[in-house]
Amino acid sequence: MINVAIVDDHKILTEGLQSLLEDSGIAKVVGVAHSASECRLSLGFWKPDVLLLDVGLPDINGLDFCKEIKEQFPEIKVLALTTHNEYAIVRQMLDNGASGYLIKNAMADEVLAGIQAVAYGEIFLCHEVDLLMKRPSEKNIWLSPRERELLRLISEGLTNTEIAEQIFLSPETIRGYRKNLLLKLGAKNTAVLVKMAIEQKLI
Amino acid sequence: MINVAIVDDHKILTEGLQSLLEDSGIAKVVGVAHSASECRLSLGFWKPDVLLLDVGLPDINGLDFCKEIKEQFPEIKVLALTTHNEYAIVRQMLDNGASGYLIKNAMADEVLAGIQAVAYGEIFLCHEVDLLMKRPSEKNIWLSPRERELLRLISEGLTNTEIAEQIFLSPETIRGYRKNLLLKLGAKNTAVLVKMAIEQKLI
DNA sequence: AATAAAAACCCCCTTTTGGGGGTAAGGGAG
DNA sequence: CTCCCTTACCCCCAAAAGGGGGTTTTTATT
Repeated sequence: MINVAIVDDHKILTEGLQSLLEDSGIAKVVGVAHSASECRLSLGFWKPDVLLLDVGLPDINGLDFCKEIKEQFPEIKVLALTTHNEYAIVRQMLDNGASGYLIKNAMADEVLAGIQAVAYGEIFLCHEVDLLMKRPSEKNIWLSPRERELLRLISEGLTNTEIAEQIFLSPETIRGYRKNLLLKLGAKNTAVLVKMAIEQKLI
Repeated sequence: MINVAIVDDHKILTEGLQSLLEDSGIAKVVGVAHSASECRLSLGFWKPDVLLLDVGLPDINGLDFCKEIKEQFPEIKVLALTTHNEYAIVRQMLDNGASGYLIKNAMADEVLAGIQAVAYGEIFLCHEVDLLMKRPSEKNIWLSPRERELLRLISEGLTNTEIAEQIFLSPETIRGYRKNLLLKLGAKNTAVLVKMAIEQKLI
């Protein structure tokens, strides 16, 4: 019997999941939270083997929360369960210590398979995400931390000079990064750059 | 007994919803589809009183699909059920003929209340959305169709000259729209304009 | 020790944007 | 029959972005 906890603010989904897991016979739901803060209070008590974690939580972002959990409870396997099927999100989630990744439109049996796999220490990606990560695509773009920082500042509307002042670099350097970002993402100008950054969840 | 059909690509959610509705005794699920095209094939057979419709469908956008349904089957009450809680989405959904709007983190009993209300011809908004629509906020921005079109073209990276050529207006006119959009949304420059447009689902 | 990235820097010149000011026709709602 | 909003148009000038070309240093990875 695998002990599972669920963190997701969609109450309809958590209720559905709960009965799905209980009925399956392979897992037991030891706790449900609808936000990260609610989860923090109880996670130590619940002692789940597997934590089903949504990325779009109301209080903090699931990526950071995953990192936090793995630092405090490295033995808990985190299995992401979300609507996002973007390369950048999956990659960051795995980098932050997640053991698996499910998208919410996955079949019910994939959820069960995923829970079993991560409980046994494997890395599990649902079919659609597995394809996404394997297929080399011009959409699977990975940026360095500095580049992501620049992208964030650009999307907040700072000019090259303002960015330079804020992070203590030369405006010419910022220009260089900006040009490189346009090139890497294949964006024509800042408008498209910001749009792509948001769509691909790079910021 | 209210006949309900569900269109949502999140299989876990549709399963949870189905048992929720069946158990409630007030509604019967007469059909489930995981995409708009799947729904189109069967809607005529199902003849639901209420259609629970997600906005983020895989094939077409739920806003347009709602319009399409209301044109073909004006008697079916469309109740939006989605993750989006942005003013612009709710407003467009209602403009396109929806009878109600639920967000997915609403309580189960709100879902039942919503189904009953729209079945009796009322307009139903779940608590959170009701607050959102009533509170006058600088975030509740409504643009004219022309302005939305311009915003779309800007976010696609077209320059003033290119937009002017495409929609047969003077580049000076486009400049005027651009300035006005910056003013209306309170954006410092194009980068922020695009970011806000996407965040507030104006495009 | 070699190599490849990432991070930082620089200049010239053109295009595009943004801030400031405006004007005016047409349509719908009170 | 006004009033307001939308749509459409115009000019001047400064600021910012983008296209082209580069260099050097640090930091991982093999």
